Amino acid sequence: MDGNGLVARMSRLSPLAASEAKAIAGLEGRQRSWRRGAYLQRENDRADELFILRDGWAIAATLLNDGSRQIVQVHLPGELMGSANLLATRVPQSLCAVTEVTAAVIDRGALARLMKDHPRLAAYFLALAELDRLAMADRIASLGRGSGRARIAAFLIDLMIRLRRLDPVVENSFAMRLTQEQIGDATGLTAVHVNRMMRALVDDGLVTRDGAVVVVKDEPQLMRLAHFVDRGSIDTSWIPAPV
Amino acid sequence: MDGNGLVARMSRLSPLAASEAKAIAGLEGRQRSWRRGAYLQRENDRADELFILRDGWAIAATLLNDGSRQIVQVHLPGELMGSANLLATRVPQSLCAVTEVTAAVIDRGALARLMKDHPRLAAYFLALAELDRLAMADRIASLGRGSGRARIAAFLIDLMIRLRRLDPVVENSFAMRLTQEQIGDATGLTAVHVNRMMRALVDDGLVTRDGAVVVVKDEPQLMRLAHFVDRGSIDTSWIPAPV
DNA sequence: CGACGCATTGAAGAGAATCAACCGGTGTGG
DNA sequence: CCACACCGGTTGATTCTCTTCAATGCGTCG
Repeated sequence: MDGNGLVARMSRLSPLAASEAKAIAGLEGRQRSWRRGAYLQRENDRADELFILRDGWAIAATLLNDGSRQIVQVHLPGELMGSANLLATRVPQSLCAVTEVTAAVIDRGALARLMKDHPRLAAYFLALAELDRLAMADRIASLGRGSGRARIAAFLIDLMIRLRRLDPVVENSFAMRLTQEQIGDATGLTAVHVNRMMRALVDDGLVTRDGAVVVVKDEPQLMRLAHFVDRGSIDTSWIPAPV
Repeated sequence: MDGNGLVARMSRLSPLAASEAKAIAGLEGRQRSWRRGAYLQRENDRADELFILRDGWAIAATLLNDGSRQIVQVHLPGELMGSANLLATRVPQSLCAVTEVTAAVIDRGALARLMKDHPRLAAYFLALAELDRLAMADRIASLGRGSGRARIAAFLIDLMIRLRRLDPVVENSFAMRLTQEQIGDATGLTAVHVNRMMRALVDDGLVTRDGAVVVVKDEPQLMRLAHFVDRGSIDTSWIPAPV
């Protein structure tokens, strides 16, 4: 019931019936912690668990057969992780703790029962999935057409906006919890080049850095460089009302 | 009821009740055709329609603010297009006919009514969305970490496998309906480089070409180059059974 | 026929990867 | 308590991939 559980997240999309909220909250019971660098799940594991990130940052990543790694997404607290495990029988992407992490573990079967008991809730999961697809499409555009600088800019902007949504205290700065190597794996660049592009952003006066803290000095300009588009408001009126 | 409507696609995921099948089929009534190059919808249009591609190829693409274009996905017959329009109020990606195209037009409101009347169906749309997310994650990996050759290889393999699923007559060859410019917009390369990478694949004996027809000569090798991973079987047992 | 769209090829230039070295902080074991 | 290892960030030099610019050819269609 704190602000970043699944119940809260879903309520924000559309009101939940009390029974539904209770059923969802029931899912989130089992909780575990992982230390920095630990894997919540590995590629090709049996896909029998999903997670809700409670605290810390985590990444979803695939290893390519040449040894390189691509980070598919960076998860922040409150997010559902491993939702592909609903459909897949084998885990498609590893989940790895970037910081110390706490997450609720959801049994795949329990989630299936939830949807059997409350079919309407599938619409909520659909909404979450569609939201994520929107974000993924933007990431595809950034990777496909952005220069190194643009990719880093997009990456920083994305993180900042999401952190801001999570906690309005975040104004124009945040603590970067990823190493430059990880940023490279997320943006399709090498760690060395990430370093240079970061520096370039600093030299251009778009951001400053103090240790791990990134301060965005010129947000509009950074957004322009990142080809950022505000996806605007979303509409969830199509989610059926509770009976 | 032909093999590539939404009813057929969803039945394949999990059996539909007769009433549900009928309701879905009702959605697909209105049908339209577009000629090659025409837009089914443009970015920033009001997001009030979705489409089911009946015939032809279509692409979903975003324009970046520097004028470049990124093709986010290539749609083949039978696929649901513009599903982001459920959630978004403005169209995030243009849909453009690559060939002459026929598609069923689904009113957003009608889809909302469908889910109100048959809440269980949201689970089907969720399954489709998750399937698509799996594919998008692989595309992100290809764009982020693949060389030019690897991206082209992945692009070709992906298309061939999807066409094969659509029509088992497809063995190891298919007609490429996209221009090299479009392939470039999909893979994040320039048209010129697409041309060279295609030639490189031919020179290596992995594929041959005859006009628009691409023949895959060494599928295992091409898959290896593409970092292809078979996502294996999918499990839809979590979709609630019909009442 | 001539314009146009698309594929192709060459040459030059920019952007990113690679290789290699160094630095500061942190943690650890002797 | 210090020496050392290790991790992550930084910088330079070089190499290579991909882009850019430009020109040519080929088929189609008005």
